Amino acid sequence: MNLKQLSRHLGLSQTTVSRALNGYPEVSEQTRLRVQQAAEALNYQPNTRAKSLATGRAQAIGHVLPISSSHEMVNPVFGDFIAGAGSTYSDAGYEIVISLVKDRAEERAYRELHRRGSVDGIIVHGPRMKDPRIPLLRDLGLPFVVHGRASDETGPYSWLDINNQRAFERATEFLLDLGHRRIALINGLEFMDFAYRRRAGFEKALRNRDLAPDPALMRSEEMTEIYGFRAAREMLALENRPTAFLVSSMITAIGVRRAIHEAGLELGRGASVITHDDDLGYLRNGHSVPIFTATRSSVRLAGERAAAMLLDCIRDPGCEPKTQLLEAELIIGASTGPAPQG
Amino acid sequence: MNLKQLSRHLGLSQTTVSRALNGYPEVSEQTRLRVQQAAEALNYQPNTRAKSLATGRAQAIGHVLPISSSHEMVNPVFGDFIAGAGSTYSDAGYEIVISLVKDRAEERAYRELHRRGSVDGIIVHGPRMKDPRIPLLRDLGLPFVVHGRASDETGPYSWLDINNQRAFERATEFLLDLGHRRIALINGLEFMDFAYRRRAGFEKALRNRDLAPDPALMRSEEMTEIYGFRAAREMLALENRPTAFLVSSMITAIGVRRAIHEAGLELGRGASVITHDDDLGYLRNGHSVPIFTATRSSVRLAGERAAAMLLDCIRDPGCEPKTQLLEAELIIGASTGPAPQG
DNA sequence: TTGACTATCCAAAGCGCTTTGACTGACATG
DNA sequence: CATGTCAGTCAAAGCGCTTTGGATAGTCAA
Repeated sequence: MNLKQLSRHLGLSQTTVSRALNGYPEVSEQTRLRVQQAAEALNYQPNTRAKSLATGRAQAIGHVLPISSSHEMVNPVFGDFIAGAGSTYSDAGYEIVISLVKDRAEERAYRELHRRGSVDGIIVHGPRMKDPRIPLLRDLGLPFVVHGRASDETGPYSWLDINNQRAFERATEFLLDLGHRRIALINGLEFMDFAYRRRAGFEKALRNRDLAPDPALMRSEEMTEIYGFRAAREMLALENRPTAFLVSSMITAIGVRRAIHEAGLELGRGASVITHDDDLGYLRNGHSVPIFTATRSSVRLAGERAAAMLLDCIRDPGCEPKTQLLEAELIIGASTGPAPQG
Repeated sequence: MNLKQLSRHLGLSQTTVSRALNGYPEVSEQTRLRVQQAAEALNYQPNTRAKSLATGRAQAIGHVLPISSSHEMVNPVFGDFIAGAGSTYSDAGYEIVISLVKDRAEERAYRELHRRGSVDGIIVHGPRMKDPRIPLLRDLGLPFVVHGRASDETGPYSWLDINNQRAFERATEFLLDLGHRRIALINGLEFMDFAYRRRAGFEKALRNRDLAPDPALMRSEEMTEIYGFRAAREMLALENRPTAFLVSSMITAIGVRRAIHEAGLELGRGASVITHDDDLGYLRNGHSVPIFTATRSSVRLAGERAAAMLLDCIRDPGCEPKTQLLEAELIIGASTGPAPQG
């Protein structure tokens, strides 16, 4: 069933039927009702491709996901992010197009999505400090919102980020207040903007108390469980071992916890852990009592907000770039305690 | 830059340029070369929408993801599945369209994807034992491949599954051989086909040794960490507590491990654990020595295979449904040991 | 020289929709 | 009565591509 058939069936022109269904005012209420009922009854749905060809709007949002070549994985927070963004999109009649890209070939992917007319806007995931995608998208004139920020980018652009620096600064202060002096940072890849900022927060808090960050206690890698385990195990084997760990993701923190147990220590006693917590659906940080003391910020919420921002940008192309900075909450769980007396 | 402009630039007709680029034989090699070079130089990419309108092929594959209403989450294995499928799709020039759907509204989503002409084929995720989507898609005539199976479905359809029953049967036998008699099953939702089959395998192994499954030691829920923790904690508080746990996912097994530690037991000593392991990128089950004894099957590989099957079905619409059953590997890790002497 | 091919190219129709510009009555206005 | 206004409708063009059905020129055997 297409427009032509429907309009013939109704004895109306395609124009009128199209207008009736799309809410244009030049059609009588009576006709509109008749058309809507017939469309419903005959199960008519406009062909997306034809519609977008005619309007020039793709009615789709692009998400380009880099696949890490070392672990061939998609960032595990993506599922929750898209779960948040999804309903916003579909309420507005947008589809989601995802494009998987090996590492740095992303630029090409963006170019193609744009030139092929596949999408009306893009969410940029995993920005690095200096990220060529931002000027590129600006050049292309394709609306976009960055999930995160790019520290080295000077021009204006829309972004939604959490206050990573402040979150890790507070977490570090919390540990310092508990008496910890040897604090390890198990960070994400530090060319990623979020990880860079977290490190900055960590170092700032230390310096504020006249402590120097110890390179032996700082790691930066892709945030897998095994990475957390190995990093913590190695550090716990040091002569002058850390009494606390500040970790960039729950998954990695689980690895750290495993190493702590293996070393015969108890979480929150022999070794404290604070992690960042994206509040993932399948990996909730406890219920009444949090498992880990954590800096928490829901990535699902970020998805909702970012999607709304992007749709705004698409609706009003001339608008100023919007920004949104969310604060992470510091929640106190059972994984932290006073520094052991040494 | 569109076809019209490109062909004018070359002094050729649109027909010839289109044919040259799409590899039709009715164009001289010399002309083809000239066209290809110009297309490259001028950065020409055909508009996907126009192309698919003209050809009737959408050049896109649909993935409908149910969002669990209780946890508002997307199944965490999806990222890896799509990472596997992605390159197969993009090599063949297909885009990925994903559609998020709250729980059971899926049927409508499939119908719409089809009627709107958004996709040429669909991967069905998370089949239940009796799944209305299968007859629906058959009716619609839309090519599809099911990731998993639907036990109650009698008609033919294409699927790719792992041998869930055999995997859990073997795992149970392994525990029985170690002397365990009270074995708990921490399963996924049992209206899901995979969970149903796993339970069947578990019960079969018990019955083969004349043991009756104990309902107090069997749970079925969405596979989150917290679920594993709670279920295991409650069971460990029983008078006649289990000595081993058979768990349906790594994430849940991590919760089980947490409960075991909390109870003051040691993994592989006081309590053994076997889990199913999807071999997720961010959650590898150890490196040389596996953390958990596990039934392992890579979901990324399943994604690759399923995508290839689907593309085959699309290319050859009249073909017989294909099926593929992958065996899970039983890998022995440090989480299992002989049953404690009671 | 002719007819049959072959190789190479093109004009135009068509995919299913939106949108422009024009038309038709009905009604009010002067 | 002529004119203007307005609500409601439609025919047709156009979005960027593919594909059908020629057209043209060159080749070659009869």
